[in-house]
Amino acid sequence: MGYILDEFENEIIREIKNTLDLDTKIDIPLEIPDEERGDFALPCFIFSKHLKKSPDHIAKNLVENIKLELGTAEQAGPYVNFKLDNRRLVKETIEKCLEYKESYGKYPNKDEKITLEHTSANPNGPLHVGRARNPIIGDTLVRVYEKMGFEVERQYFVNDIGRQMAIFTWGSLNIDEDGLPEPERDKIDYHMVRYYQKANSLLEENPDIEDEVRGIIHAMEQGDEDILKVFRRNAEKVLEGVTGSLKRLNIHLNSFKNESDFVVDGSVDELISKMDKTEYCEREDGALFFEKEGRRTFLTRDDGTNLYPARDLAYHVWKAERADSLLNVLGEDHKLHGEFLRNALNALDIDPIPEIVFYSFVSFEGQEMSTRKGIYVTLDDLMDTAQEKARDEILKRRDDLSDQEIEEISEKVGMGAVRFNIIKVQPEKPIDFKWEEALNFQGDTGPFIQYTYARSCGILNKSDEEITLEKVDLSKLKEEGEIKLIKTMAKFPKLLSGVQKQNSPHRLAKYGLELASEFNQFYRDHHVLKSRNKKKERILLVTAYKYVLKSLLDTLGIDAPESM
RNA sequence: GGGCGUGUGGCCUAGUCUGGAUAUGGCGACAGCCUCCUAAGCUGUAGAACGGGGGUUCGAAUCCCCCUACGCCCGCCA
Repeated sequence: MGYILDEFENEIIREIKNTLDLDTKIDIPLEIPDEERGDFALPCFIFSKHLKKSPDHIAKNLVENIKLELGTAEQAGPYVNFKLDNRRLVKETIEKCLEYKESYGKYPNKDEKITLEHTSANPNGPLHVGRARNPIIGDTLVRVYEKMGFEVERQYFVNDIGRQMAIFTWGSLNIDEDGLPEPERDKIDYHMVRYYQKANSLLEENPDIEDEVRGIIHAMEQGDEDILKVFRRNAEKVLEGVTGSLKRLNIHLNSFKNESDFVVDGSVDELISKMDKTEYCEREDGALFFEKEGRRTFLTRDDGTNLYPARDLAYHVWKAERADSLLNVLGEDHKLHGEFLRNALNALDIDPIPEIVFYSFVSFEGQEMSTRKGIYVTLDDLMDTAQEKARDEILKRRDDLSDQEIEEISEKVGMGAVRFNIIKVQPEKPIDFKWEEALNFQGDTGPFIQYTYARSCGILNKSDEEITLEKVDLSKLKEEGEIKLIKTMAKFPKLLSGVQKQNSPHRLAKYGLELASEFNQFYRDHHVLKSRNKKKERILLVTAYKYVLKSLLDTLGIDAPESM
């Protein structure tokens, strides 16, 4: 038996088809109406033509004849509203929560492996807030796919070669540390980025360096082991810093693949000759390009050395051999490149082709963030400031906590605020980063949701009764605030499935706010521990709520503080 | 010039894919609520006909066309 709302929806669709005698393949446009009307609704307009009756008539007929076990149908003009039976809702939902605990919402394993590529930022310096959107979206999707039963590989494609990294390498070989400013913090990526930034400014002043940079690019592309070693070592150092920062946000990559591998092992060259044989490739002055719909993408230079599109393509061919499906999280500047990938993989008859989630950039006070130019707010600064703010807020309202407790809670709350603030916006919308918003802990924020978790724990910790399902009568839970809360809890599995199908992680945030808000209203209107006749039932409800919320926060990668 | 995306109350935002019944929530403003499980909470008031214009439809924030503003892209960079 699955989740109750899934079951009810399936029953409705099945019975509508039976009652109206429709083809089983036909799509029934069930929608979710305002909650006062019901849980599902069917507008009957579209059946009008086919059945040659008025929508009202069809609705009436449907309501009179449909047989539902899990709920009821009611006509409202041309609509039929379906309402799940409250007793079923309460019983099934709470039982499921107690059964699944913090993994509530999990669907059975699918035996399907997906490789989800995210972050993949050039490893030349610390992550700034603009880039941080990528791992936060990526990691949230990782968690969603896992809950939906996929096996997920979380992969970082390390662009350890290419022009920017060549400049970085040149800097690390030619610049003496004595001439560099103090790093902004004592962290390896901050030490390293100074070489990159200094190299860029030297390059601007002195164009002769360009030849040396080209020399490095060339040597690397020829597979020069010594140069590659330096490239990789630099990349590794920066990555150590970057993954350290991500860890603080509960983001853990479990797989890294170096771009240079595809050059060294010859797979790029192999791929290029395969591409050359397709009808889409031609040469111009010896340089090979792929052309589709009038757009050219060069795969090699005229001297035969390969270019990024070819290397990324080789990477995707490699990935396709190792997973059932692929998903990439990329900045909007990669849209055209994404088109190319799709077309080229099609031309090679490669499957699977990646789905791509594109996100718009984060600007800061109207400016684009840039590692090269040093215009940015680093993720580390944001995280530190968020934690400090959280600590201040705790000190304002608590005097009963140890230093260590304050430290732990402020970390959870600060990081929750950061992740939530980024994930709550639809990826394709641009974000203009504002400290004031990122550090807001009231209203539509992560801490708002975490707070209700702490509240639910507060109640449960004061109760030492051992309560089990057998000892209670769940049918006592029938007041409006109770039902509304349980109904919102019941929606979580279906929501997860929708988020996965549409790759729309921001909807988890929206749902979390709705869920927490329902709890706050329940909390306001109904006492739990002082309830005369349904204390046990309400304790069980709060326990179930706590599990749902924990599962939701886990999916968002946000820690759940027991107290705050 | 072309392609893609975005434009919803003063500010931020959901809904747009799959058209439907009074457009979601927050911030800010104003007015209230802690002798009662944490007020990072709750309640109420004011505030948007969904960038503009056409069209399709019984019905459009949602679909189509035109225009407009902003972002990204159109490199033998990545």
